[in-house]
Amino acid sequence: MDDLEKPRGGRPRAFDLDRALDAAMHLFWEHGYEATSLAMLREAMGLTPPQIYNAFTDKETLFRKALTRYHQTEIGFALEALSAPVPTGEAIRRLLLGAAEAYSRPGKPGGCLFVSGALAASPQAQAIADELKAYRKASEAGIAERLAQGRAIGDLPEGLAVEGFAKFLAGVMNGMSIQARDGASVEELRTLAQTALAAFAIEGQKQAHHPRNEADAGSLPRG
Amino acid sequence: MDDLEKPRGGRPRAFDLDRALDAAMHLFWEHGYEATSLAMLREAMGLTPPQIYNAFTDKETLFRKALTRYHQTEIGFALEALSAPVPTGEAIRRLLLGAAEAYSRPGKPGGCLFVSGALAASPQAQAIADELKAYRKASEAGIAERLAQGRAIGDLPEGLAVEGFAKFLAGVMNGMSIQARDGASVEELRTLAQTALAAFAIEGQKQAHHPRNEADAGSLPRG
DNA sequence: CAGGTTTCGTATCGATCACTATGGATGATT
DNA sequence: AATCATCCATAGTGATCGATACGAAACCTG
Repeated sequence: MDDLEKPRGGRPRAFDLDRALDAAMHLFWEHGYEATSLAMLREAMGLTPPQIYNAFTDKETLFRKALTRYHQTEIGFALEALSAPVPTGEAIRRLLLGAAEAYSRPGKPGGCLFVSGALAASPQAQAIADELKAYRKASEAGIAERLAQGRAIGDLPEGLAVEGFAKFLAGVMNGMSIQARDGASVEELRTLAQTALAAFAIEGQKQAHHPRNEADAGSLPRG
Repeated sequence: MDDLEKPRGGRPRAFDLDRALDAAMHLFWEHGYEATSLAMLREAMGLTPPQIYNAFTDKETLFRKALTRYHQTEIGFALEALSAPVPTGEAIRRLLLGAAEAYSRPGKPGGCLFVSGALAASPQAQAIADELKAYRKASEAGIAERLAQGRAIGDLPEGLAVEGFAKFLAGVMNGMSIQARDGASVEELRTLAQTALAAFAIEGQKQAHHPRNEADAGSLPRG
């Protein structure tokens, strides 16, 4: 995973690290950090407590490694969308529609681990809640950075308040995460995303970037 | 509060029920249902365990009563906005701007208890998570109902998909709740709300209802 | 004042929490 | 084969969880 330790001898590990970490990640994703007990982890990972602690130090470290793995395996769409060589409007569109898909994958917990993991926490788990908040802030900062780039090359209106619009987009994604947890389908999330994308169309995307999406991205949802 | 029990004798209660319930509500609001321990409640409410259990049955009942009290004392803005005799656009505007204020009140936990209370939960607390989900669904249904009324009187475009737009608005409010928990100020939340309100302006609120707000409600945020 | 009823304070219940001590098993190294 | 390092399984650690047993105290009714 992360620490490429060289086992210069000793009994080999009898289970797959990443597979165990995946099981833990899904459990944290579904129930959150504190509500996921070691007994649940033990059963889902198919391991004994000493196996878990020997491999992942403690519950908090296990959770942090699960966060890293989630970031690597589940939400690559975000970085891809924001770094793709496409107009800003298209990048944002990919971001929101990618979230619609990622937050409602069949067989996976609904929503985003960074939101569900510890929105509220006990005082003992405040550090975990802060870390998740940092992930959310980083997402928002990534959006803001992309918007600033777009504005710099004339892709967006000069008067656009980058920070405020980034906060709106991050907020919409957070809202989609909760709607997904409440059972929203990928179609419903896509509709929500496209309604939000309509805010892009107001000030006029004078240069039409992707004609095939204009009709969708620029209108209210219709029955 | 709710059960108007007649104490036909017996030692009188030595504390104020609503004051104790308020303390519990704020604690649940801040830390969520499961992460709030009896020890924390005991200290915040200034009571002993038997006092709490005698007055509120158990932790789950206490939480449900806190939900009712929260609904009554903290988010009256929502019902007021949706039932006010004003155009639909103005009602939605009051709803979102009211949320911006309610989710960032000084001295209160950020965001909405219905979101923070138990977004993720252990299997034992699934009933609580479901109840909070029902509150969120009811909010969305209330918005949809108001939109349907508006469309029926020609206040909204006939082609508008009420359910989809209600889901967008509910999602934005949920997103605002998370942004508030992450420390967003009331101004930032207002900007977020007004950006979302811009989606209303696209299809054209042909009948200008409140001229003094049009400039704000219909534009992207500006620096 | 006596009987009934409810709440009070004190002390604590069993269950579950995250976590670990201990010693045998299994591999690489020499 | 001898040594060493690591992981395995069994069993159990103290702490905290939500919730109570108990008897004294405080009120109303008769």
